[in-house]
Amino acid sequence: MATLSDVARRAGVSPATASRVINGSSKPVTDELRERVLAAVAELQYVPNAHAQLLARSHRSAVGVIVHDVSDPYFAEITRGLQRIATDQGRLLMICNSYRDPDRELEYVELLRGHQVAALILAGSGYHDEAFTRQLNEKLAAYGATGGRVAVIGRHEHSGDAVMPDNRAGGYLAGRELCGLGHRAIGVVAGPRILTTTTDRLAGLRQALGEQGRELPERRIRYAEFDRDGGAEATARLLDADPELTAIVALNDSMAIGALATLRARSLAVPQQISVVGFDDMPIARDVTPALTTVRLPLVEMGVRAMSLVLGAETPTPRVEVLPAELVRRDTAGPVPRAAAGSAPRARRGDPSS
Amino acid sequence: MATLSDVARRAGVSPATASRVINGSSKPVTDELRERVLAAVAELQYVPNAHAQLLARSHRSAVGVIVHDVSDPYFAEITRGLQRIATDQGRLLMICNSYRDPDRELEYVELLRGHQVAALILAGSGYHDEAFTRQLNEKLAAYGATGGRVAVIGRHEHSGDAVMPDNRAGGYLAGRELCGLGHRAIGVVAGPRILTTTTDRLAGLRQALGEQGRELPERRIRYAEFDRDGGAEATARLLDADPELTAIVALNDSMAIGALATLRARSLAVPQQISVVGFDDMPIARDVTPALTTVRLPLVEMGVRAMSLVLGAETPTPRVEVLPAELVRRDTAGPVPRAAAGSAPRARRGDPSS
DNA sequence: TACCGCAGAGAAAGCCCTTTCCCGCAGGGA
DNA sequence: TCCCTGCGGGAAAGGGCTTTCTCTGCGGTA
Repeated sequence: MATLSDVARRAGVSPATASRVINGSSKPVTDELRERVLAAVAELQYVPNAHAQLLARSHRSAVGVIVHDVSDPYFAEITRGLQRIATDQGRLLMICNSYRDPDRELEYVELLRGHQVAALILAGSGYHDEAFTRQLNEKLAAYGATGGRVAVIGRHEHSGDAVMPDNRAGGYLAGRELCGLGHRAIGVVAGPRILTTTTDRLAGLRQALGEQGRELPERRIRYAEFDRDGGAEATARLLDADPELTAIVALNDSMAIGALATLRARSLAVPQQISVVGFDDMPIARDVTPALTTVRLPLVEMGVRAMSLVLGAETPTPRVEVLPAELVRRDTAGPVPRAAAGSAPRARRGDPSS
Repeated sequence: MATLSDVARRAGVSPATASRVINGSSKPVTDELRERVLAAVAELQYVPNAHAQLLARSHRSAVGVIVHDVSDPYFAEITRGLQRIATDQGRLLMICNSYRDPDRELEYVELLRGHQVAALILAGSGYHDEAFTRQLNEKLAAYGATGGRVAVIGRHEHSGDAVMPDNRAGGYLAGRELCGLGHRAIGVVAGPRILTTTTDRLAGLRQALGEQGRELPERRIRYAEFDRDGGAEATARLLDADPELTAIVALNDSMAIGALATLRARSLAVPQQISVVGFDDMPIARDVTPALTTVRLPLVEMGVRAMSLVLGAETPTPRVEVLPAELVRRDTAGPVPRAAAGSAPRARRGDPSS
């Protein structure tokens, strides 16, 4: 690889001058030398060593981002928002997938710190895990102490700036909608119980049912992976245990799509026989059939806010921005079926007694 | 930020010793000093400066990847394959989204070169653009000349190692299937015509029709963005111009989903009134309703192969691995409707003459 | 006893840039 | 004529780390 001094030598100038030309320094350089340097750069196909540059320059410009998985639509949307602001400000993003592995999350914080990022953004649910949370906060604090900025998206256990989707209100919205449609036997297809996102959404749901004087018993909840297959599997388990269910709330849209797949496999008509409500409103939600009724979260906006927070002026006290959830009515949630409303259990498929 | 010499000073050893302890060098260090260094690292929350390390070490280990957009399922799958091998070999991936902007692609090659990546992988369609292709090849050649390894996925204009999905065969498969089902009026919802992927798939389709003594006239092709909205829009245009169409081939699954949306909006039953075939078999294909009949590409495998190529031994002549396409029959392609088979045009919706 | 070899530690030379500091020179004012 | 100023350029000092080379002191051999 050609180096700066190769270029300088070839152009017959000092490395200092070469550097100034290449970086468009404010220091003036005569046109003749400039030409010579540029020619040498082209001839040698010179590209500056980014590590050397980063080392030599003092100011850090890249921003580190830790998400569960960029290719998961939830995070893809958030990332889009992050990118928008970062690009506007000419900043590079280093994106890391933790795949919801706490250890990997911790490692990535170190990695990014080592890469001298100017700021760190963690997106995705927190964990009900004291030890981990403490460790993470220590690392973040250490990073903050050396001038790094930190923001989290959707995890409240951290002490710095935060952007919070209102998961609880979203759960409430889903619950109220279903209650309003007359459903009483509501099952929940939930993500891992260790995630705060799961418990927050569940809490909102509970509150909505509570206002109707009802409960959400544990037997009507199934915890599984927060993805399509998890949703499919949890739905199957739920249905096996509780065939008279008239509605299912999936705690994210991927799970809802899995739920829909299971219902289709069992020939249960949505929403005529059973209603489904998702969560997040990822883009695909409108394209499944029937189109998914879901709780929308302003994902892109969340990314935008978080990046703005972290690149903006530092405030003495951490800021927490709560972004509202919103119900999007589409075609998977309908009124409770007659039979069920009269509280006669629906015939169980394959049940010999029916 | 604490530096290595801070650690060394605190531990009362030389930076050399500290470095050896921290990196687990083969050079032996007494347990006592080792302990002291480790303690200092913990107390100072020391994290090595990655740029300084990269600069000081000679061997390059990261691999650069340029894709259209990681959150696009097509590339997400490929990336999964890339990651798998890279992780196995303890290599970091630097992933860049070009958003199919040739200039950005060129920039990223430089950027990654500047970051001293050991290898470069470009995934995604090539362009019918001589000037750009030449420029790109020059840059890649320059990189290769300095010891960098290069592989491309799905673009044949490059001279190095390549992994090629058999787009043409895939197009052929789609065409043959539809012909076999009796369709004669087949429309195509295509990606941008500047992409070689588009033309390759189209060529296969043409070949299949050609074998039946038929043609694929330009008026039955609509070019649009390679995404959901592009597919929806192109389908609308196609239908407006040619209401007697009995089948639509979408040149990727995202477009197919858009096509399905448009057909639903126009109350055209799939596959009873009109058939749809997609391309790629992205995960969501099986979850739309009706489930999408499509051409499967071994996306993850493509990533695996490309990364293996680039990390494996160098061969004197570039290798090209062609991976086969495969038809996945699901529910969107059915036999041509009776009326159309008898070549009586289907009533045009809203057509006053019908 | 003299010497060799080796283990373990440190000194110092890079790695490739950026940027400050300094120098020489030409032009303008006193 | 002399001095000052300002401009264009180079020398050199980092930036933080790795790694080679060098040095010291010890145990073992001749």
